[in-house]
Amino acid sequence: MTTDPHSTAGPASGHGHDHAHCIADALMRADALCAERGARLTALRRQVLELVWNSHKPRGAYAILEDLSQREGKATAPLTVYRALEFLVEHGLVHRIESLNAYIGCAAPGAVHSGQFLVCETCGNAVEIDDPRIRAAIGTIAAEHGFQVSRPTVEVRGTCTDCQEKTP
Amino acid sequence: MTTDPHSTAGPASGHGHDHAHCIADALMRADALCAERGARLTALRRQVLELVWNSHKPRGAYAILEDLSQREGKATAPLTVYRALEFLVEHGLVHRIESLNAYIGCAAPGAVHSGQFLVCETCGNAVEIDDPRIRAAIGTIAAEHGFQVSRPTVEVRGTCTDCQEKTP
DNA sequence: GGTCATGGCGTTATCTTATTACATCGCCGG
DNA sequence: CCGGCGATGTAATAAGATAACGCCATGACC
Repeated sequence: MTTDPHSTAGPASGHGHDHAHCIADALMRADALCAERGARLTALRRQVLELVWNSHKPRGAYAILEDLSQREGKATAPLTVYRALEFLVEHGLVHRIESLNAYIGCAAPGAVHSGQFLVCETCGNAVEIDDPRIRAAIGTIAAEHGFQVSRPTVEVRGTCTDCQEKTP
Repeated sequence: MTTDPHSTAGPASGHGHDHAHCIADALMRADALCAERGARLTALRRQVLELVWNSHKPRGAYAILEDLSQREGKATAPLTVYRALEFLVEHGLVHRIESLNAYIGCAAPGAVHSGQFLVCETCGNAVEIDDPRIRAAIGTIAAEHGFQVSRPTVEVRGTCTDCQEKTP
């Protein structure tokens, strides 16, 4: 439902999919999830979520800040963005890519979050995956070490299919 | 060979092991590895490596910088440390923990590096693991996505055995 | 021995990312 | 109405990282 090869094209992504749909979808799910939890998805937070979703590339907090300032027509403080991001991350609507100091919209908010990503070093896109084998392997080895897992982070750097084709 | 319950105790680690031995060992291996490769492990780089090894906790570049400045008796520039760290990371003597913006000595330099860590959120210690199952699982799923892996990063946050025992 | 190229290091400035401290606003329950 | 709490605004600053430039030691080569 989120991939649509023929479309009017989204504003930022290079993929041939209806990115506007991605955004709308993400916002809808966020609304639903927050309503369900009694969390307050304020205008500001919603705005930041939308900006995070502007592409499928992880975006730095200050990039988002710039966009936000532009939209609002006035300078916004970093803290404003960081606070919104903190909220969004806490509620699993956004993930932080540690190896990039950047943020990306969650593909499946509400579901189990083990936070696994394939990050393309060429185009910058990041695809969220949630492979049970990886999760299981981590769980197993952690148990073997008597280590109690709270937050597993898997970020695989490399080259995505598209970029491989472009540079054979 | 690296764990020795009865000892004169290392300078920083809380574990009951001879940490001085860890350090000496790490330096020796680094010397050997660099000699083998024709890489120049200069006095400065060796010093930084030693400081990284001062504990089994990941250390920030600026923490190392402070130590270095103190040892040298004069202020050192950040770049100095970053350059040394870059060299050490390139040669697999040190790993960068992305989720902490910090650096830690490699437990098995020269061997395969997939960079997997169990990071305790309580005591700050990080244990390097290299589980073939995790590596395999990442390889498999990457292949399924047509994704070419260059650098997998696995950083598992949680609580280590010792800290679990202390807070039951 | 001279000289030249290279790589390591020093100096300074600057950039990006993130947080601390404190004030204000607005909504909701009592 | 008012107290309290969560959200936002403002200002300053910490922490992490890099850019631009140049000097100096080392070692190869003549």
